Order: sequence, then C-alpha cells, then structure tokens
Amino acid sequence: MSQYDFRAVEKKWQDIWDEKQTFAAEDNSSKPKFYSLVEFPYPSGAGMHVGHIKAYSGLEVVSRKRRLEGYNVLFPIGFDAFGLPTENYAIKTGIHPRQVTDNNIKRFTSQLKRVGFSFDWSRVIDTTDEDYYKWTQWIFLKMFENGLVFRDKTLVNYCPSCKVVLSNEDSQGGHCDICHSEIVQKSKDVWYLRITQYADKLLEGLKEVDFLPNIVLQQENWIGKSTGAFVNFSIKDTDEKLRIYTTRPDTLFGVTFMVMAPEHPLIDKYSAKIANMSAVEEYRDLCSKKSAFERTQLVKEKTGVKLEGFTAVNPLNGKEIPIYISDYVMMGYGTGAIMAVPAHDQRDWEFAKKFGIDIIEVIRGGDIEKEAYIGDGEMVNSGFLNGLTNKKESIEKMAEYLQQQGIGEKGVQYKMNDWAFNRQRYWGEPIPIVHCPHCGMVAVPYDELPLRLPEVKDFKPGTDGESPLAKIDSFVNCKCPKCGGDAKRETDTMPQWAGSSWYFLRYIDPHNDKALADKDKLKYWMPVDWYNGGMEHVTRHLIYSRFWHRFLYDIGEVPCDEPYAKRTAQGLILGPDGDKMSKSKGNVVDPNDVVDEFGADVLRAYVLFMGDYEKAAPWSETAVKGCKRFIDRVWGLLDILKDGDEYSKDLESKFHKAVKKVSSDIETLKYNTAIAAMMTLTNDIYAKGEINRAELKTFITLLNPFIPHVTEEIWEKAGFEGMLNQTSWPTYDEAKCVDNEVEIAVQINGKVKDRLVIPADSGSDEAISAAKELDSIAKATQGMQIVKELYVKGRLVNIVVKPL
RNA sequence: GCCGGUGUGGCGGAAUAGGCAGACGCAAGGGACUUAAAAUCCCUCGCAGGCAACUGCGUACCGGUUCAAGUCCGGUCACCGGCACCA
Repeated sequence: MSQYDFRAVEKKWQDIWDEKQTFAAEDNSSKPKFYSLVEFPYPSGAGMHVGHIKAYSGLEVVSRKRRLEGYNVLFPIGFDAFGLPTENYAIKTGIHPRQVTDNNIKRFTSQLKRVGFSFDWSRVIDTTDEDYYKWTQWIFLKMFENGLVFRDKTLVNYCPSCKVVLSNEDSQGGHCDICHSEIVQKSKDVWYLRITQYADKLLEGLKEVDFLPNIVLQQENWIGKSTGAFVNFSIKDTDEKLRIYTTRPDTLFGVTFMVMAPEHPLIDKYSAKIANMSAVEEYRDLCSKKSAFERTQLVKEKTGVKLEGFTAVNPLNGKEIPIYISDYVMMGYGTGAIMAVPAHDQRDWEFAKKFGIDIIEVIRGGDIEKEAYIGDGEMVNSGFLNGLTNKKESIEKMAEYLQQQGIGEKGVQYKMNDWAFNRQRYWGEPIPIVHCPHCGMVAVPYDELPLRLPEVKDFKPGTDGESPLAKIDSFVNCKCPKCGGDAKRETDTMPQWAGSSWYFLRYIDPHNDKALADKDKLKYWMPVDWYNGGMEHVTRHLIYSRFWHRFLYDIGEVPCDEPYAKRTAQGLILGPDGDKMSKSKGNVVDPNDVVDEFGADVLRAYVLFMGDYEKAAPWSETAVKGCKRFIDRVWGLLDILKDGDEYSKDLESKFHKAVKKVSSDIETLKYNTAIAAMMTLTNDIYAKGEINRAELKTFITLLNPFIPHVTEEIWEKAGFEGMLNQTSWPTYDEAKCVDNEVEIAVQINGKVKDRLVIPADSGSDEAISAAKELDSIAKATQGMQIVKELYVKGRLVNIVVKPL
C-alpha cells in the first residue's frame, strides 16, 4: 500500500463535507437533539492558537460520536469580534476595525476548516454584524424596560492606559484584564446592569446544572453571599443613624468603636460637626491617591482618623462609641460602615491595638491579648446572651431582639457588584439610549434598531476618557423619541462581554430578523447539552451569560432558566518549555505548522492524547511524532486486511472491550486513555498480523471522531458503502468483554511471588489450590502456618503465612 | 490569610470499587535492513546490588488502618489556581 498522503486526503474530505453540508443541524427533526457548544473565538490578529484546537477537539469528538449514535447534533461556531485588541490595532495601523475583523475572521475560518472540525458552517455568527448586535441592543432595551439598567456616579475601576471604565470582573487582582496596567479608582458616570438582583437565582441555579465542582465553587465564591444583620446606631446629638452590616450581630456587646469608609457620605453631611475636619480631609486625600492594589495590601498597617465630636451610641446599653474613618472599610460592600469588635475580628483588633482602643471579650475561648478570637465559645459580657454556646442560636436571638426593638433587621450581602456596563470606546455595540433635557434617559424605539456604529476616521478615545463616538456630531445630535425635542445620544458602547452573553441562542436561528430566535426552535434545542470552555471565563462570561439567559427566561423569551446543562473546562497547552505560551516568550506553537508538517488528524489526535484533558500540559514536538506513527500504522491496516464478517476468536474480547472503553472515555473527557486503548488494540492487531473486514469496520468507526480524514479514506478504500460519518457507533456485549482465561498474581503476605493462568470463572477454592500447587508457592509456605487465604476474582490470590 | 486542586520513572501520563504500580506514547540504549541517512521492524528500559536465578527499595514526607494502600485516615512540606481588609 502506498504511503499515506495526508495532504490530498484531508483536502478531499474537507471539500466533500463542505459541499454536502454533512454536519448541518436539522431544524425540524424527529431525532433526539444534542446541542454541543464551544466558546467562540475572539478573532485576533495572531490567528489560531493550539489552545483553540484543544478546546474545540473535546466536543468535536463528542459531537461526531453523537451523530453516529443517531442524534441530531448542533455544533456551531462563530466569532466574538468586538473588543479592544482590534480597536487598538486599528488605531495603530489606521485600518478600519471592520476591515481588520473581516480579515481575521477569514483567516480563522480557513484555519478551522483545515483541522476538519464538524461545525455547522451555515450558522456562523459574528457579534459585530449589525443583524446580530441589533438583538444585543434589543436585550439591553428589555433590561432597561425592566429596571435592570441604571446609571450612577460612583467610584469605579478605571484603566488609565486603555482609558476605559472596567467592571469588577474585568479588573480582578487590581489589574486591567486587557493591558494588565494597574487599575485606579475614579469617580465617573457609569451604566450598570443590576446583576445583583439575580445573585440569588444565579446561586440557586447552580444546584440544577451539571458543572464541574470547582466551577460551581468559584461562582459561589464570586457571588459571595453572606447572611447577617443590619444595625442602626444613633449618632449622638442628631437624629441621624449610622447603618452597618455585620455577620455577627451577637457580638454587639463587644463593640468599642465604629469605622466608616473614607468616602462615606455622612462625613460630608456632618462636616460642620466634625471638629478635626481638616485632618479628615487630609486622610481622605491620601486614600484617594492610592491605587486599588495598594489599598488591598494586607500586610500594610492599619491607618485611620478619629472623628472628633462625632460619636455613635450602642443601642443595647447607651454607651458612647467613637467613630473612625479608615480605608480598611470599603464603600462598595455592605453599608460602607462597620461596628468594630476588636476581641473577635483580627482587623478590628489590629486597629484597636494601634489606636489604644478597649478590647472587650464577648466570646470565651481565646487569648484576646495576643490576637482576635474568631472561634466558637460561651457568650460573656453580653447581657441576655450570656451563657449561650451555640453561635447560630446567639446570632438568631440577637437578630430577633434587634427586630423587636426596631434597631435593626436580618439581612443578606453579596460580594458581587452590579456590572459596570459601558466602555468609552468605538468598537462595541452602541448603547441605544438618548439623553433628553426634558425626559431624561429615553430608550431608542425598538423599530429603530439596530442603532448602527457610525463611520469614523479617528478611533482614538478622548484624553478625558470620552468615547470616540462623542466627536461625531451627526451621531450625537438627535431628537428625543418621546418629546421630539433636541437630545443627545449616549456615546459609550457595551463591553466585550455583551455579545457573548446570548450567542448560543442565536445559533439556533441565526438569520431570523423578527426575533432573536424562533420560539419553537428554542424549545427544541435549548438548553445547551454540553458546554466546554476555559476556566478563565468562570467569573465572567459564564456568570454574565447565565444572568442574561435567566432574565430572558423571566420575560418569557426562552424556554428554560439555565442555559447550560453541563459545563466542562479544558486545561491549557503550555509551551515546550513548560511556561504559558506567549508571543514575548517565543514559545507559541502555531497549529498551521503542525497541519502542514503532519496533517490535521495528527494535530487532533495529539492535543487529545498529550495528557489529562482538564489539566495543563506542555507541548512536545517529538510526542507529536508518536501520533503521526500511530496514524501511519492505522493506514497500514489496509495492507493486512482479510475477509470476515465477524470478529475473529482471538480478537473478539479485545474489540468488545475497546468499544466499551472508548465509548465511556469519550463521555468523561478521558480522550487520552481512549486513544491509548486504540493504540493498544493496533499493537494487538499487528501482533496477530491480520485484521478482517468486521474488525476494521469497528476499528475505524471508533477512531472516526478523533481522526476523521484518514478513517473516512480507509472506509472508502476498503470498499464499505456510503460515508463512515453516516453509519452508526459500534455496540459491545458485556458478556464478551471477559476473557476465558485470566492471569492472576499469587502473593505471599501481600507480595507477588508468582503468576498463574486460570479459567476466568474459577471459584475461590480452585484458584487457591491451583496457586498452592505452584513450586514457588509450595516452597514459600513450607514450614509456615497458613493464617489466611483469599482470592480476588480475576486479580490475585494472597496467602498469609507466619512461622510455626 | 481563606477556599479549591495537584504531587507517580529521564518526560507526558495510566492504574474499575482498597487488589500485580508504571498501560499508552515520547526520549534513551542495543540490534536488523541500508553504500549511508531517514523511515520501518525487533529487543531493553523505576532505582540499587548481583554473572545469574534473585534480593532490597520505590507513587512528595512522617505516622496509622488493612491479608493488601498511589488509592482510606491523621499530620507535614512543596507547587498550581481562585478570592483577597467582604465586616
């Protein structure tokens, strides 16, 4: 048989699949449906990365297997193309982002096709297409209509380098997600989506879906729900209340001071009452200059200023309590003020030590001279709570008391903040809102969507962080849709994450111009059965899109509350040096090079074989060759093909076992062991020296989802009918997975001494007596007392002996 | 600091439910074929000792449970990821 010409063969089948639309999903099918989704790529100028290939190859295998199992499979792809890298490239080169995006999409498409992924190419979407972002804007307006959009002037995360406001999700760790510059806090007018209103639903929804446990955990931590109580402290000589949130209301008797965030509004309101206002101003100034990073440095010492002449009253005992401002209290969480219980909170303890404030123990069990005691114990110095030892009970009792007395009430807090939703940039969806001097914020009417991005020459943001759109008078000036008077358009655009928050719905009906998707089609296809993507999206895209989808469910636009039934994540591919691949390190592997040199099948096999799918693994140039050898050996099977319409006796159980193993491994992301099992089977076949037609048929069907080109070619060359991808997945017989004979180990005191072949159905007695007949075992047990004998079926015999 | 995860040959990694540690692949060494190289095929391949049959040790470290531990329990260390003054 000739050498395998992968270039010609791969091109041939890719053209056939393309022409016949082999992998197009059917809309009105009676077959069971399977919707497998991979995260659509951002079409960057760098082209595809081997990481993309690994991310898509997992569900590619599942999708191909499902089709062979008789499912109607929707496995779509598209492009998430709005965003800063493209815009920055446009600023640098002067090429319009539209042009840049189109070029990059073209390039990505050809690269994806070269790998032979079985995407449904008739459903490709592009988030920057106006027929697409029309519906992104439509959803935004629906949210606006339902009170989920609001505008607020607050301190926000701001990237001085990108000149944009960022959400918390986009500035994790105090650094800009795009350029990694340090984030500063800036007071700005910001559009927010009220995602906190969905915090509980997002948390609850996690119980009904099949996500990897660490994904669930990360989302739970990000949402960060805590339960506790709000307490209103009176301010001495005023009618004002200082409202705080605490998770431990039961420690209220241990409060010796209060702390407010430096930005707390009460400070301005009562500046006249505060005797040392200049010192306060000085401290606030200092804080505002700190970056988010500096401010969250744990190691640094506690700082603060006592407010002179401005004190609170403990509602339980009427005691006067000093109030401080300190930047260890954040305006963005709770009420921006706390009651400090230094005996039982380490931060409060450090502050109290530094400022010489009393420390009152209310929970027994630690040494509060040395550090705060945060464990459980008996309540002391706490009036009606004294003697209680159960934390839950004392919290409950205090909360009830506060409620009765009208001083406070139970409450819930979340770490998650509302989603800062506008970006002062050009290459994004325009926010469809008009600012009218009479009517305020007015929605652009639905029938005027899409609100198109205007053509501009200059994409640079303004120096004061203003959107480039603000410079286009013809865009900005408009009439108010409500009163018809002169008005101005919002000039900010939506963040990168807008388009990807609902894209999986659009695949279902990508060309619909009446709705984001047809309801019957949504009903048939949703939810996504299996979604695979990166861990880096767990607290961003994955939470944002669940939020949007739950909102669409609440307004009756989609048929189910949770969009994704199952979510998995692949591990990174590291550079050959074991470091994360990056251009600057020069360790990036280009999938094109691999396809050129070894072929698409080799690339596909290798990314799945290289290690545990869920873990990071370094690329190895030489290991790729192992997959190349394997595929050549698979091709070589044509040379030793014999007739036969059932499995041969000596390979029968091996084939049944392989079908079983490969079938189950694909379902559990164990692609590496599935391929290993096929390699083992290949070795067995070569050891025998021949393969018959029945065996070959099963063999290449099992491998087809992994290496579709070469198996399809073998199918044709061997003279089987039709196309391999349109046949069916092999089945196995559990009874035939067992061999007639098994080799077991024979142990003395748990150490292997010998091996023995016995009939697989041997009983315990037969196995043990056969073991004892072995010379080596007879010798080892001679002169010994046999304490115990056991047989583990099909595994081993263990004889426990001790000296007589 | 808190929460998760991981730790197995020279390397990537296997190991059902507590049951033969190292499947499969890579690299390495030896051999065959070849004028030669590549490719291919065959053999060896956890460590230490021994001519050998064999013996001892071995899944990060220390201890425990068990006839039997990579797997279970207690403790320690290291690395990776997430959050990070969240009251």
